Amino acid sequence: MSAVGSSSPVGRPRAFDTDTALEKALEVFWRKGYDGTSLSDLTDAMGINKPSLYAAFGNKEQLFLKAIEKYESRPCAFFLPALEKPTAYEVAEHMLYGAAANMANKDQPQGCVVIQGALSCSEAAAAVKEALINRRLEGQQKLLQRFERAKAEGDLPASVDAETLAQYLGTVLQGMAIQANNGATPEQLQRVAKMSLLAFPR
Amino acid sequence: MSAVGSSSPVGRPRAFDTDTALEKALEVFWRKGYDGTSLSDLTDAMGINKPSLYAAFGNKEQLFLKAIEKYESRPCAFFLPALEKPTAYEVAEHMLYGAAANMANKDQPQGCVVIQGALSCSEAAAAVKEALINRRLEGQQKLLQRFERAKAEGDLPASVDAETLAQYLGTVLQGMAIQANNGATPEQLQRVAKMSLLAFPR
DNA sequence: CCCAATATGTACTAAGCGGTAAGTAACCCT
DNA sequence: AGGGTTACTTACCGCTTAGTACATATTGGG
Repeated sequence: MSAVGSSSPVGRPRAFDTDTALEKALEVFWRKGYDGTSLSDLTDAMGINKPSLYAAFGNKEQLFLKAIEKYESRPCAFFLPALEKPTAYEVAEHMLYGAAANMANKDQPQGCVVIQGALSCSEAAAAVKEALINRRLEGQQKLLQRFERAKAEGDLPASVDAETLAQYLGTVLQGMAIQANNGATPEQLQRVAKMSLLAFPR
Repeated sequence: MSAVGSSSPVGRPRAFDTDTALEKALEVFWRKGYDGTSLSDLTDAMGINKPSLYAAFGNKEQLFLKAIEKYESRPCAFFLPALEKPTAYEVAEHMLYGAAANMANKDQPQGCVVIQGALSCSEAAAAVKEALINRRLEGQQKLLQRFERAKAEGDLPASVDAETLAQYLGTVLQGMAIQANNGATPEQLQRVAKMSLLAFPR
């Protein structure tokens, strides 16, 4: 039986940190999209050669999918905590203001890689596009479940259409990603967030 | 002096109609984005050879820009008429319902080519991306001017922040394009449209 | 009926694409 | 110190990319 865990790796040790390399890859995919990113773009940014990339991450597509996971655990980390707020209104509030701060954050590419990574793309990227659509639908599904819970708890009136509520919120959040791409500032997006909350039942 | 107009063209006549070829090109760019579309994709769809494409449209980038103009004059033609509605609320209403019907129309690619044509892209597409951002900002600028006019006419209260109003509406419209890409139906988008109007001052 | 002008089809270019084979370097264990 | 294992470097693969040279075909006008 071989030992589990990361202790005592046999063979020549890797000369780069896979995690920081993945972050570099994420940033490139985020800025250029899947089709717009070449392997040279990636290896340049990651500071490694192609065989190292393939050995560590599989291929371009798998690298992209791993980069997306990293994105959701780090730069887009406002989403899941917002779901835990006590009321549906506060959930929406934190989601919208979190997105406003995050998507227009000048320290990283503007917008959201889950939206702009492969919105329209070549046939070679079809699987990636599919994966991103699923991520977006899952996010909206989580909103829907949260709002249905709010109805069950009496936090939202029973007359509320939770599905439309979740879809409206998803629409505004996704629209904010485009706005960030257009060059909108965090302050502008905050005002949009505030205004979109006016449509929200309380 | 040479005669102007399209009469009496000297030389071999063009064997294809540039307008319908442009529509075919638009559809490909719309579905695949600028980076994701190859010249072979274009010539296949347009039914012409590469030299004909270059002779008639310049190059890939100029072809894209011409396709965008066609898009704005035809598939996205709900925008300008909506601006002419008598009240700010009706402007927003027609804009939102027009977008709902248009972006999820099953007879054409889902979404909006001005948004998804080059959201994230390679350096080769930087000029195209810039052009699309400008189109989006121009659209929002038109909304802003319309809402400022509404304030001047007393249709909207003077306390209203027209800029945020225009940006909110732009955000929802752009978000609806992503929703359409996610597979949302026209009916779903209509419900989102209705809900987003709740935030609108009347 | 030939000429000027334009369009077309074929065949081509140089460069870049995603991905890999093969040899060498660096590590752990015995 | 040697063997097993893994990573790194260099050089390459076949293919596609955007764009073009050139010869041929088709028109109107003199």
